[in-house]
Amino acid sequence: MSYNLLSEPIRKFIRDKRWESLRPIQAAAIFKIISTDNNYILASRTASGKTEAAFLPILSKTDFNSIGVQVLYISPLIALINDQFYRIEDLCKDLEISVTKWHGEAKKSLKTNLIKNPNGIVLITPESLEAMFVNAPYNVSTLFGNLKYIVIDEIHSFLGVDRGLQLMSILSRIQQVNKSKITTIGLSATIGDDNYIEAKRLTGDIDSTKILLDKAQKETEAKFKYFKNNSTELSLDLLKDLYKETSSNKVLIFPNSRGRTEEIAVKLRKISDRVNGHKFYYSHHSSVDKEIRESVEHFAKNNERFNFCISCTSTLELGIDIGTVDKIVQIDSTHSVSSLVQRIGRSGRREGEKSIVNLYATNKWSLLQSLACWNLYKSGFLEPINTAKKPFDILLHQLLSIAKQLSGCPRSELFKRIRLNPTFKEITEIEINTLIDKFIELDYLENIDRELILGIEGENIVNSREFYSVFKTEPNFKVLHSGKKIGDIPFSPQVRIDENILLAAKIWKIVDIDFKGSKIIVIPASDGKKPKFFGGGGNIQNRIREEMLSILKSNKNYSELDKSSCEVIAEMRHDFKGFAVKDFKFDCPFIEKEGKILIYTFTGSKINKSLNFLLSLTGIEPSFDDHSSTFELEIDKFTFKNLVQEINEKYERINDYLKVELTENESLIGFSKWGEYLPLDYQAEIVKERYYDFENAIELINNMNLIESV
DNA sequence: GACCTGCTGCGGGCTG
Repeated sequence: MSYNLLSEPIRKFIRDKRWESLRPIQAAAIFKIISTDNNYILASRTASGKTEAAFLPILSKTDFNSIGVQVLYISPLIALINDQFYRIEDLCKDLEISVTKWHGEAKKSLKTNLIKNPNGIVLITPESLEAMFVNAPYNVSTLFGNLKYIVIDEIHSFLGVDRGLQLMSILSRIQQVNKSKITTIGLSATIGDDNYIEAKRLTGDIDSTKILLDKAQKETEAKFKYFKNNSTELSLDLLKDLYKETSSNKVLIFPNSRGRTEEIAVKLRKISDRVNGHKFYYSHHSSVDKEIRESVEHFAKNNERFNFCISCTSTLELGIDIGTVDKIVQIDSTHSVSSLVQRIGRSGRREGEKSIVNLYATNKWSLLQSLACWNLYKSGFLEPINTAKKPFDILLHQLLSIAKQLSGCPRSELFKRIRLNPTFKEITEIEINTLIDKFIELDYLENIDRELILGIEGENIVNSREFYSVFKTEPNFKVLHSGKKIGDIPFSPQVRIDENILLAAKIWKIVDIDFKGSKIIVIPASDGKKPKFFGGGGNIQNRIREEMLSILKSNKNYSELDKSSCEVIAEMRHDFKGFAVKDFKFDCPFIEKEGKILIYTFTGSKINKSLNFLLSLTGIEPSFDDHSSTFELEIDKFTFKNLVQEINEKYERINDYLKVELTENESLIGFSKWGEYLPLDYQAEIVKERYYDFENAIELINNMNLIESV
């Protein structure tokens, strides 16, 4: 039925491709998109034909003879735009619809041609759209003033993050230059039943956005292995076992950090050389040069014959298609269930194939967390997504962007545009006006002839290459070998002449450092240390920690565990046997000895951080470890119980305490690129909303049952 | 005990 709704040229395209039938998500999307004007979120697993599900009906329904770009496709990655360009161009080739790539690495001449003759489909990134609004606002209306559809790929990657708020604001600004309503189609992997509301929110119109969902999942086979680590490097036993498990397959290994990624690639390659195994060992992460990464992706995608092993970070978690993978290896627990879902989804992509995953652990808490994630994965749980309600930092960024776009406008006009933008719906009119006043005071904006323009400070911020994105990046040194770029690494004490480093799955000796030009010259070497990178800890969601405690208090046997992991879980169960825990949310195992108490909170990282902050306000110095979710306090149980009242009282003035903390510790606002430009009160608000979780911390402290061992 | 993402406009020199 859906097929018959399509225009004849599109039906011919399907006949020529000899598709036997439409995929479920395609049939549903074609019917809905053609017969209604609603926005849709198409959610189904990777490689299920979502791109065609959106574009077949859009191409059928849209008149591409009208002036202006008709369809805008937005992607979080340049690599994905380049991939999708071929797919979309293939759909359009007999329809005389032009397709244009528009991103930082796209040809300028193609952009110029499009401006002369705006038409067809444009593939773009959010940052390129931001840049267009700032530098050539007239192009926005010329190109996108008659837009019919916006397609957002990998929409889940925008949810709950600053980049998503920026995109949401840009979508609203594009709608503001259009007379008629633009229809939005979001493409997504499954994001959990409770999270679809967040995807709807991004389109700016929750009520007329509907979800089309294909929940079909692959069967997954998991195997847990335990090899205790006693040093900072991986044990030889683990590496030997890992080699045995991976040498005769096409494998992706996810070791959670760039340093360890290199360690594994280099060490497995060494073992393989020794036993005459294959030579296709690679590392793939953000510090490896882009061209080298692309050649690795190309090899994985186009080679049928040889086995390979790519040790990688989340660079290979989403987006780009790297073809068939037999097996996934996870070294120590993922930080979230959704990350585990994405990684497992990378194997067994062919019809009827199972996904296979090996989960290694190098310490007991990581094993327990990994098992908890696996249980939650099987139950269909995915972490809840929270969109910031009052993103003052993004408001500042967008206010400056709009001021530049309009190059002078009455204050009422600027105010109106912010009010019309659903991204800032929860921010009050008083707050907007107070902030505009503050920004005038700080010279971000300036009042001239009853119009607001960018002030001197505002110009400095906007006229920088850094302005277009809302995420931070670290400064790097280029690593070069005989003129060829190997990658980029941050400066660390390790960057010294004669030091050996691992990069791009090879070992290098540093022979020269050019501090002025930020360059490091290297030559091949035969032995070296893994590179050091900086980074904060990850945030673990409270549901994972509750599941960890629940595993400790159950007797369930897991056939997925090998002998040593079974023993480790048994030992941990023995350690926690005496604690009569019933409620996994509020019951906390508790030990008191020698004037100290130890509390196992088994709760999320943000809640732990908030507890730590609240406890330190009472004057005691908690010693807190998020890895095991424990607090050690040099007080007795009685004193601890008396603190609860004091903590509740302090919480009533939490913003004042946060302001003091922000003055003393500037890095606290570091998670927000534009937050540091805000007045202190507003910094405190976004820290409270996004960095901490005081509401749940207070709920826990007020309901906490300390369970002693019997 | 972390990972990832993107990027204008202009002038000057060089190549075909």
